[in-house]
Amino acid sequence: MNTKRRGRPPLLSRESIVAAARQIADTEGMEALTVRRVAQALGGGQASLYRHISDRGELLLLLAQDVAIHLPVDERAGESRQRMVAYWSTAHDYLARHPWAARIIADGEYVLDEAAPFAASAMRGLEALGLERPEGARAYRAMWNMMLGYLLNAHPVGHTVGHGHASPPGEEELHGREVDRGADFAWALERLLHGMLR
Amino acid sequence: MNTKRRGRPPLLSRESIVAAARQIADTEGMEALTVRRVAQALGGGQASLYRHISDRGELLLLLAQDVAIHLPVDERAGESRQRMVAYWSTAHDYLARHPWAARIIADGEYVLDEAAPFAASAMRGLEALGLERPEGARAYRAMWNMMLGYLLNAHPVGHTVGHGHASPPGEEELHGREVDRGADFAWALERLLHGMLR
DNA sequence: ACCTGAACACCGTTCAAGT
DNA sequence: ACCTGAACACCGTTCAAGT
Repeated sequence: MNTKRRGRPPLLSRESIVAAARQIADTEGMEALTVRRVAQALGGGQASLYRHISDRGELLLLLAQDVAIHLPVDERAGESRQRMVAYWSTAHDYLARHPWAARIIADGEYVLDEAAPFAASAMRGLEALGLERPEGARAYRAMWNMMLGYLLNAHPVGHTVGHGHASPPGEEELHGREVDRGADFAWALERLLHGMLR
Repeated sequence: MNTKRRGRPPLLSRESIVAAARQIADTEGMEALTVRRVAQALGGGQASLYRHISDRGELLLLLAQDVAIHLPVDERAGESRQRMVAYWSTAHDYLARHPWAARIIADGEYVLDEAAPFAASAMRGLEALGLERPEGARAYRAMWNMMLGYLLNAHPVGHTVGHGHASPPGEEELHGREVDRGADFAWALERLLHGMLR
């Protein structure tokens, strides 16, 4: 029933749309990700997209799902704290390579079932590391939110401390322009994990 | 030289624009925060705003600065870990009351000098708690990013664990729809702080 | 000198008309 | 039956014309 006879594959499909959108977001940035731009990339009319998606919001959801599916899975993340940190670092680095992903996830109101394998691995790992039952989900959320924060602050965010104060204490750069984001995240995550497992 | 004689105060000013924008964002949400809407709220023409701000981006920056200025300051945040957690919780709760704030901060590429007093207090507190020199900024960043993550996940984000797996381990809700966000953040922050001070 | 209506170049989305 | 050009209702921004 899925096979329409004689139907040449249509120019547009959900898959081709997502692929094109992903490509545009990666190379031209999220602000270039317009319905018209996607249609143009596929050689179709701007109105044609609406045969396959209901609106732009759904396009963003599909993109988020596509990213979530590709999150890593490590069944042995619970073997050591170090391995748990590495697990999340992999996820962080993957998402950092697609800066639009965290933005969509944070802005959207999605429940990403596609991230379930990643989450399940993390949860089982945390359990193996000694995080008993009810705390597990809380710990997972803490790690997830912290990762999200680091990803969204990939913009230079942060603030510099003013130098108008008595002691010259806050002269350091509080924003992470120069530091290696990934290492910074791993450092913080290791501390968080340690604090949760105490 | 600042006083133009006979100049009745102009209808629009940077202050009135920011105030109106803040009001709109709070009551109608960020998507309603258009240049036209702000002008309308102030009873001016849509083009008139551009006499006071250079573009919409600057309006968002002014909004972010306005929020940053109102971040709490507690010179005694370093008296105890508990007080440090309370300090950040206050900041979190304040920002949570203006959901657009975290969004602007995350999206923008600002360096918010207005947050310097907040940051300086936190840094001095961390130092008092025993976080020696170079680690301080890193720790501050970790806390800030974690806070940002929790704020941006105020949307129902998160993901539910699928129930298709062997043991029924991940049945908990991994998204924080029901839980008290503030308490959740405080819990995580306390762990993070503990891990950093070990 | 200051303000702003109208216009411009974009959006997302719809729908009637094309094939 | 499927596709889509043209139109519609919005944006942010500019600029010439108004006072």
